[in-house]
Amino acid sequence: MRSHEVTETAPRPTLEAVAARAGVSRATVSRVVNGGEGVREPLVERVRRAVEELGYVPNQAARSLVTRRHDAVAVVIAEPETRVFADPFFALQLRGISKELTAHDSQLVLLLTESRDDYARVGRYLAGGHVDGALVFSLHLDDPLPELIRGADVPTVFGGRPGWGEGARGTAPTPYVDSDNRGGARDAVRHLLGLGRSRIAHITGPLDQTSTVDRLDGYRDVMADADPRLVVEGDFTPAGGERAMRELLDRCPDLDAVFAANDLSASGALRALRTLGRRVPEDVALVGFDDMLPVAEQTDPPLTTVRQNTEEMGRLMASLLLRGLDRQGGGGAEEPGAGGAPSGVVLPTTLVRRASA
Amino acid sequence: MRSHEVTETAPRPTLEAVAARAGVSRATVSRVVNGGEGVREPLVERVRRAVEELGYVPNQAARSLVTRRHDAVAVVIAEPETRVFADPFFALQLRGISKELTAHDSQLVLLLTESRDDYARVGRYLAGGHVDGALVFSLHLDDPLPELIRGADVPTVFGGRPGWGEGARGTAPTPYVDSDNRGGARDAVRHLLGLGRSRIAHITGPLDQTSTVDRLDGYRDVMADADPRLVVEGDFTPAGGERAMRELLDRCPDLDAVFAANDLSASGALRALRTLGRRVPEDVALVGFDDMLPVAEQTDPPLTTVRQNTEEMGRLMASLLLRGLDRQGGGGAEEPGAGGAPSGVVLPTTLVRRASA
DNA sequence: TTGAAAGCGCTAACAG
DNA sequence: CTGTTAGCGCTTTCAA
Repeated sequence: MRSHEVTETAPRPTLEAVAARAGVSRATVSRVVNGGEGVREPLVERVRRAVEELGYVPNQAARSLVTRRHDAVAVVIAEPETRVFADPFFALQLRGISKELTAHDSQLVLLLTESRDDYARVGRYLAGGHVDGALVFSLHLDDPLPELIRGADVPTVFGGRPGWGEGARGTAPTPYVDSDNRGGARDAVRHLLGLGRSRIAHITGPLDQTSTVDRLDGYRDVMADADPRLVVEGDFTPAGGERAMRELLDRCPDLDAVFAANDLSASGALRALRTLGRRVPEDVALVGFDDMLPVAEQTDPPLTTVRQNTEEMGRLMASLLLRGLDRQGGGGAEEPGAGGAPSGVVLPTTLVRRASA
Repeated sequence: MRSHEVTETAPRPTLEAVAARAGVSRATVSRVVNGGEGVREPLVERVRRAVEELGYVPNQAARSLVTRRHDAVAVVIAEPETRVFADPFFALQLRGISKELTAHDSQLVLLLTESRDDYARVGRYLAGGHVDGALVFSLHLDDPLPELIRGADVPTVFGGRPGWGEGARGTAPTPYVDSDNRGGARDAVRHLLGLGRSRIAHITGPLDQTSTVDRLDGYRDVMADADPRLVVEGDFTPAGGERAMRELLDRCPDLDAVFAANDLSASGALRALRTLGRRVPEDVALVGFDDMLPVAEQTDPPLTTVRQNTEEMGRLMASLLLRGLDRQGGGGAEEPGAGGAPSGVVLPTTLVRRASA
């Protein structure tokens, strides 16, 4: 049906066309399209019909050029590791972000980085003013990305507590959304304690991430005087959890419980325990973190774990950013929650009991 | 440090500013910024310096307005199911897409749909001409999305073989990228045959997806005269795999091998087998599909499976789309691989042997 | 309440 | 090779 000329450019109708059709001026059409404030009803109606008939869709480029809004938000995921693929964590946050952005007619521009070589590109993009704001996931304590973004001077909300000192002099507070990692960890360990366990070990995540640090702190809050050999570093993967568990068992054969920093390492730990002949939960009780259903419900036994509302975190990040944008009309600070509002929003966690503890 | 006036808009330098600084015209600056063809070296140098000093970044909106290019591609993931989160499949494809787009200075706009209610929004967006093209994942046979996108008249490449009739009259061929699902399935089943197994069962994915159909066809290619009770529908999840495995064992207690349509269902099947006292691979040999490392390598025993190069699929999709865009200057057809080129690119799979078969 | 007119920042003919 | 000149499609004063 379609012709095959190279120049076959479907000529999208412009405001002009709609105006002509409706017999009004461009300005009037523009008003109607943008909410119809201050236009008399019959005209509104006529314009609406013309828009409908012509299948008019505003040209976002032209609009941005004058409004300096883009109705787009960048989501930066700076995770060189394979973690992004090993668990559905980011996917769920993305889902939440997407929902919120969609509800506000904003677009999601995804920026994935392979390595730090990509950071310059991301910085340039953000500084280029192509988006109204940024949602940034950068989990590592020494990551230069946050600083770079600060320089780009674009409103930003971080996913997870950023690693640098909160109160650096002269700098604006950095808004972020996080789970109550510390509190959740405390709940987990207390639960184990309540089960009558006393030799409670902890498999951490990578120690250069704030979530790991916070969960470890929670563990220590409750187990202040625990044997330091009961803490082993993992890496949030099943393989790491398995390795850590073996080391733990090696060091402290008498341990009777384990709190793993996430479900994936818990699943690895579970495997090590089974291989080495320990029954769960009879011999060793096990608690995870995340409540990633495909993992936590599928292990044998299913995992008792600390649930964080991952999707809600994403939604909240977007919501905070958008709110800030509305407030200051897209102006240039990474400070959506301005005006002395708390800079970090911490979502509660809940302990989900299954069979492993 | 920063003042707090609402109007604090960092005034980005314009072409004009750079031109003034370099003592040339806007046109010259534009030329340099876009590659510097046909500008004498000393001028190029001066302009470059001015750009550098001012920290000039082109205003994409202004550029798009005239070029009608956006240097952005939409990625549409239409998966209402939770599958997106249950396995890293999309994440890996996204990674591949992102790499390729990045290499071509193109942006990735992510469009996630919750339900079919969102389709209209996606259609509007695509039809709105906000992006140069679209990469679409729509796995279900009866999905109205492809038709909708066809209507939007934007260059598109599909991920996975689309479900509708390839040769519908008068319609352009639909470019897509897929794995050789059928061939991979054949390899899997032949491998099982080679192991001396004869009662080989198949756990399918959801039957409304082309990948499921193709893998089933591959199974049947080799097992033409197999007992029909040896085929049970699964849903690509561990739970589904477990359920299917139980049913299979119930129907055909004498089966000695299983080909599961993906690793996740294989892991579920594995669990059922263990629970019911069958040894893998001694009693029942098991082969999966995907080679999702976090799954295939972590099961006990690790899975023999059919590897598909997921990331490469993503990269190829983007590459195809971009190539098509270059060719026809962004014109309006879903036909990047135009000119009689094959409309579907099918990537080979490879059997990866581990312990389960 | 509506319309006319002036750009937003950039590219692309067209001259010189 | 470089500069001048028109717009791209839209929003937004400013007048009417």
